[in-house]
Amino acid sequence: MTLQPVRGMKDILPPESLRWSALEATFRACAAAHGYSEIRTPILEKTELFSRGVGEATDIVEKEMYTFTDRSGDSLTLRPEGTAAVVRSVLSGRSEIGEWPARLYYIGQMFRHERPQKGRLRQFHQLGAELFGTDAPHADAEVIAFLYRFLSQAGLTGVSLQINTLGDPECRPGYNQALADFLAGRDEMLCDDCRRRRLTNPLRVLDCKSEKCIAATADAPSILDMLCDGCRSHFETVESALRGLAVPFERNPRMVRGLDYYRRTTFEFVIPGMGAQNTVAAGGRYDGLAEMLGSRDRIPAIGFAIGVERLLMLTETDTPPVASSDVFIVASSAKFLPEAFLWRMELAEKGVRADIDYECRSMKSQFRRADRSGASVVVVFGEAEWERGMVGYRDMAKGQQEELAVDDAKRRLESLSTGG
RNA sequence: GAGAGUGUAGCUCAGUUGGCAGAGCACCAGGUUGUGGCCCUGGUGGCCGUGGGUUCAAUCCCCAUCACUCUCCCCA
Repeated sequence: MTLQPVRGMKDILPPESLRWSALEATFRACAAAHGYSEIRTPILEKTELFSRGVGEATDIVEKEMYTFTDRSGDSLTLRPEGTAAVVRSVLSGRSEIGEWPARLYYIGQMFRHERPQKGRLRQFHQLGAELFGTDAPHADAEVIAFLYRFLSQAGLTGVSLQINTLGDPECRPGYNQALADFLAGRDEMLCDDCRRRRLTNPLRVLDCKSEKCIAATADAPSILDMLCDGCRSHFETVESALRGLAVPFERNPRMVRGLDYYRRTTFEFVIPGMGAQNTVAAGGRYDGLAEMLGSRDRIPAIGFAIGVERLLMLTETDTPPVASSDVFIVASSAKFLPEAFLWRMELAEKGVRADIDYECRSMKSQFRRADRSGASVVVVFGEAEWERGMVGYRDMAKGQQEELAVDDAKRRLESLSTGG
């Protein structure tokens, strides 16, 4: 019985890992182009950061966190999301960050103890970005457009961008009450889950996928009709800025967030017909979070997170096999192994991938390996040639082989470097 | 937290109404005395997920357990 990885956690091996690093490189480039710098925060944080930041009553905090007591007796938690930690870091490293606004991005793994299924693991990865220090609606549009552009660059098609506003402390309570009152009159039309949600978190009922609930809430009051002036004009400006950038979107007044810290603008990129895990990226504004985490100043902010596993799942394509080497050095007998080894290592320094068979199998086998490795050239060390100071130099595509002096062969091989 | 399905070779999967464990691909070797792809021949490789039970006999039946996949819930 071999040791298995922990449930819900996956190894990422080549060639799959190549897709990961390519995606990350695209994200880094796109982030840099928009003026974002990388931030790396610890994977482990004090539990309190998440219970206060994410929300005591959320499912994440209530039942999904990897929490344990360390040897000093502190309660620590593997981060279940990125934003709270980035805010904490920005607050404690304020002097390093300089003037507002601050633009930061991160790449990393998150942990939630859920039942694993398609597009949902216990260790999963997010690409995220946060823009701190401005509550201007154009900041919202910037962040959304950045995300939209990145997803396009990543090759994602068929996504729909949905946006909504959740109001703020001035207008949300009134809406909450109005919705609760409305739902109280429809109780018997709701599914079992929503009867419970109606009391604990009425907004969630709007997000229910059950047909009953969708019908029951068809004429529910809309947050859009109850916004305060500040939130209304903010939302309208975000929309017009997005139109100006030609970012297609649709309003979804039923969209809700699972984390407590969101205010005003929220957005989500969803794939129609993807089942329950159809959100590939999501985000929103969280102007109150810094204060919830103990900041004396209000630090308005907006950000997003992308589910890497989901994004890679959606952009899956048949990847042609990639050549693992440029040259294969065939040694006709084991006595050439030291020399072949030297060549391999010298060529590596010059940026040429040269493979050899350390086991010195039969010529036939070595050529088979050369073929499979995708090498365009095979160099053959053979008894007869070597005595004349020559090696065989075979063009694998043409199937033609010539004899070259050792120095000439080396020169030819060095020119195979990807740079030249 | 609730439900369903699947665990047999490195991979994809057959199979036995309970009686020596199978194929294709992959791998190794040979056909070709020093040369790849195609073809042919042969070979290596399995505690039939794990533990218990029933039985003369269990990969197969029963129970438990673990893992994976999927759904609900929730979320990226």
